[in-house]
Amino acid sequence: MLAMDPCQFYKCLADDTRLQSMLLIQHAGEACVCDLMTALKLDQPKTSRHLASLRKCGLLLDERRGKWVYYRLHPDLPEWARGVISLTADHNPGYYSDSLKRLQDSQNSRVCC
Amino acid sequence: MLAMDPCQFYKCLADDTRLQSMLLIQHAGEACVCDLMTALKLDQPKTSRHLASLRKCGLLLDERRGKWVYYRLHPDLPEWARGVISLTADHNPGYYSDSLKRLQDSQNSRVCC
DNA sequence: CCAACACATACGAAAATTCACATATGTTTT
DNA sequence: AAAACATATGTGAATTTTCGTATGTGTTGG
Repeated sequence: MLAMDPCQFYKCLADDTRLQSMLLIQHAGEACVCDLMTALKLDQPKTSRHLASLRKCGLLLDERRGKWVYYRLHPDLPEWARGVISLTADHNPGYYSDSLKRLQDSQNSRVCC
Repeated sequence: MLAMDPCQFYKCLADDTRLQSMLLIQHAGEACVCDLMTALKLDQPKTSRHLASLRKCGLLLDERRGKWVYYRLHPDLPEWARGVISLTADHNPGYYSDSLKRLQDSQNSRVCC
């Protein structure tokens, strides 16, 4: 992504589901929809829809592996945008610590993937 | 501001008027409503309302000096939030360069203040 | 091929945000 | 005190975003 409109970028982060998804994925490296669903305690369509909107804006990249779809930060995400996400994560641990714990539990308890 | 909810913070930035206002004020140190109006080419109520919402969320502080009201970054704005604003400004000069030029013209041509 | 699973999307309703316009408040000047 | 100026806010309409529900698509295992 060579260009990332700042306002568009912040619209993406201006929602709890999307912001937490970004922070979780940034921390974990990658995550599949079902793990995020569990971590965020949301239903499947809602989780998927928000991830799709992050993908369409260029913040996330998806990759299908078998039945699962994994999301990670888009490799072409500008450095400043990555910096914003890191700053947010580093200075607001409490904002996503609970969901991070559930994400890790979910990822560890999985046999497959 | 001891606490600043990250999602709330990004909602504040998720609008062109508010985001540009924040970047202009960060760059200029402070600005009055009429200069921002000119810089952003917006009408008075719209400018004022967005500034008010930034003030109510704790991003800006207002100070009346005579007829004018000056806005600046809230001194208690958390460091990480300041960092986010700086990152955005530094890496997206084109996003607000035009309005910055108009702001500076407006501030310079003013006799008073 | 069929059933089960993981994920995506279409669609209309509901909720939240933004806007334009009118008007109110506070300050200075005369 | 009245007029002029700068800013704020009330109000309802318009726009955008979000949501719940149902259904569609792609993959795996039997």
